[in-house]
Amino acid sequence: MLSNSSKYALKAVIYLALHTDVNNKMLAKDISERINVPKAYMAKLLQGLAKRKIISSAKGPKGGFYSNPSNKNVTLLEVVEVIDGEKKLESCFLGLDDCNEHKPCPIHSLISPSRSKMIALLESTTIYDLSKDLELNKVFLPV
Amino acid sequence: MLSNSSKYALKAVIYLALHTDVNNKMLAKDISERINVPKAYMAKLLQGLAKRKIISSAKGPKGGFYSNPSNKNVTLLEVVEVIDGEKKLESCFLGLDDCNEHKPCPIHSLISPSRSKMIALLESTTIYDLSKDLELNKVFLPV
DNA sequence: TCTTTTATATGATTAATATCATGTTTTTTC
DNA sequence: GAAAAAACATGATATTAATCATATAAAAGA
Repeated sequence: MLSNSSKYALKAVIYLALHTDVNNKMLAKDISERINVPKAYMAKLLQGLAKRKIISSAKGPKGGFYSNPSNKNVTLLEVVEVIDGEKKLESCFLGLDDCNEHKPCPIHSLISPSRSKMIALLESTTIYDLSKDLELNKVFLPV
Repeated sequence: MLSNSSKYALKAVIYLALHTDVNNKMLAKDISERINVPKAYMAKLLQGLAKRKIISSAKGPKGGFYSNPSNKNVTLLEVVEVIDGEKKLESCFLGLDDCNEHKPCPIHSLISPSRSKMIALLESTTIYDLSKDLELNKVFLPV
């Protein structure tokens, strides 16, 4: 449903929210090992996420990647859209450009309600929300 | 959300259900033009769909592709799974192998209900159901 | 200021999708 | 039967996504 890149990005962003802050940064290499993602690819993804302010970074000794309070307010949908683009989840199931609510394709009208619900949840849930669930052991993160 | 191949396949299968039967077959070339899909690629996809009994075909003069009654009972999910594989829509949002209902990742528990609903609809809707909606003008197919 | 450590920028390679092309087989019709 | 019309099978090419590699720039600490 998502690209590998988006999956990796989500894992990394969640991991950083749980385990880092401005005083506890983490190297790309270490992040990649912890969440089981190829090292060089992880580094490239992290750089892109930092450039778009999804996470934070600092160069040099004592540098690394980390999550600050404003990063934690990013929504899950924003992370996916930064990587996979705006329309990855919302585009017409048949790939029709002129399919919409007023002129729906047969599959659109079928699945639109449940898909919209799913996207709305991704849009209304922040990294902070997720990390709180994790801290309360309501869910697991077997990265 | 789906691959191009799956989108093309769905369009073709729906189109055939609406416009063909054993006495009115259609050439790969003509199908590709009607639903706006590259000719050679469409031909290859149609051959794969015919081999897996999603549609029907006949060689030689007066031959072509068509939809018979049993083809119309195929579900939308079956079409997608034949092309994109079983797990395209159902796999964990974070790509975790050991994420499941009992040990859910934080995103799984968030979106699982709405996503399952969507998949259940695709699984319970047949090509025949869709073509009836189209004939009743409940929906459109602006291929 | 120099060295070390880190992210950054950029590009190269590999793998997977998507697309194109063509010879082979089957079936119809004459 | 022979010729033509179609799908079928197979492989080639192109494009995109995933992965790897490395030189550059910035920051810290000695």
